Amino acid sequence: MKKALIAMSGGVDSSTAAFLAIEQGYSCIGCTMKLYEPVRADIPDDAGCCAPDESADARKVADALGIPHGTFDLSELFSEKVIRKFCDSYRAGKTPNPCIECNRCLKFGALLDCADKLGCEKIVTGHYARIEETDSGYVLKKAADPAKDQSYVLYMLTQAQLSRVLLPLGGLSKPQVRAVAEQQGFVNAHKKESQDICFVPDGDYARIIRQITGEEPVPGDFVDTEGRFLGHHEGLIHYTVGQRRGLGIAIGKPAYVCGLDPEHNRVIIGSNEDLFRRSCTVFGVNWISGTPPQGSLRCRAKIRYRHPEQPAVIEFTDNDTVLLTFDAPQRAITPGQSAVFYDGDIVLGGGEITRVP
RNA sequence: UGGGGUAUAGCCAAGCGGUAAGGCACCAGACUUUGACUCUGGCACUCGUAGGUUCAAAUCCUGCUACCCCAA
Repeated sequence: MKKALIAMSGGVDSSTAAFLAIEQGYSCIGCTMKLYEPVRADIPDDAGCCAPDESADARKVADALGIPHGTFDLSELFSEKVIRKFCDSYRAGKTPNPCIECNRCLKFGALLDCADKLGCEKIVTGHYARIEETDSGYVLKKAADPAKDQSYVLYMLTQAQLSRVLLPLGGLSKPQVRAVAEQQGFVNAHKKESQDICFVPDGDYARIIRQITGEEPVPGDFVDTEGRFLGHHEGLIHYTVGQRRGLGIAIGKPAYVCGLDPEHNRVIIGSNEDLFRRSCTVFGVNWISGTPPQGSLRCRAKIRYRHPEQPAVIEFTDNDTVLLTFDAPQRAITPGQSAVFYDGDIVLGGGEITRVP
């Protein structure tokens, strides 16, 4: 019997994925990754992709399913690959998406090594996306339920990884998943969705950066698009492109962060209209197929997790750098975030936005 | 110590005798495997201050205070 290692966060999705993997005939082992030390033990409840105190729920579900469950302490790797990068990115005036690095290095990196050690051919996660095997290799596709599609956060997967990943939820909707969980009597069947960044339980990511780096953010100036002084900011790490709340400046109309200028430690403020750009460069591009397409390429692209994909053109400037140009200007294209390219339901690939001209 | 003007929430600002619009900011929820955006809700028992007129004043009158402008 084929063996599968199931990444169980303690949430309803991965629990249901475990059940479905068993149904598919896999001999399953449940595991929960320990990724970081909880900041406080009493931080509430809600489900997440990887909160440490969730492992109790994961174990309960594993028990209910009659499969073994263990914990892997990957906190050192997580600290190095995810948290550290997260801090560095913010300090460079960018806005990172830590979930991407976590998927790259932990869930579909270190966890695969764990699977090897346990003799597991596959790993199973609760992501909403589909992987299909074709003559020309593995294809990553959107989930059947467009409302829950998480293919965006999987764009970095390689053929080697795809060949070993099982995503049992790809064809289901969230209500269907909850229904299964309820049928199975899982303790987490009605758990609340989601959370903030997993290692920032209270939402104050700037505090975490201060703690980890031991550096205090350096205050600087808010300026308008003409360079005129508008006020004082509390340090670049507190701001991101497109941000409105928390600026504390009143200019008679809504004020948005239009850009960060690390060189002068300035935050540029403008109106909503000032946020629209048509193109950006995307670095470190991964092509799901394993081979970069030739010439320029028409596709649809997303510039953040929750961005409705938009028609665009990709032009190659380098091996792993492309210029992405949208047909219509997009709001708040943000360095540090990931751009992901689609052809219909198929994920072509993606990379990190590095520059917005 | 000549004259004129303005004083309404953190900022801007409506109101011009009938019992405090709106915008920005801020706060709380919702949404969400990232940061954001967005949406919904909240936000001056009080109008620089002290008196007066009136059934009733932020709105009229008087004193005071602060700031601004012009002229010396």
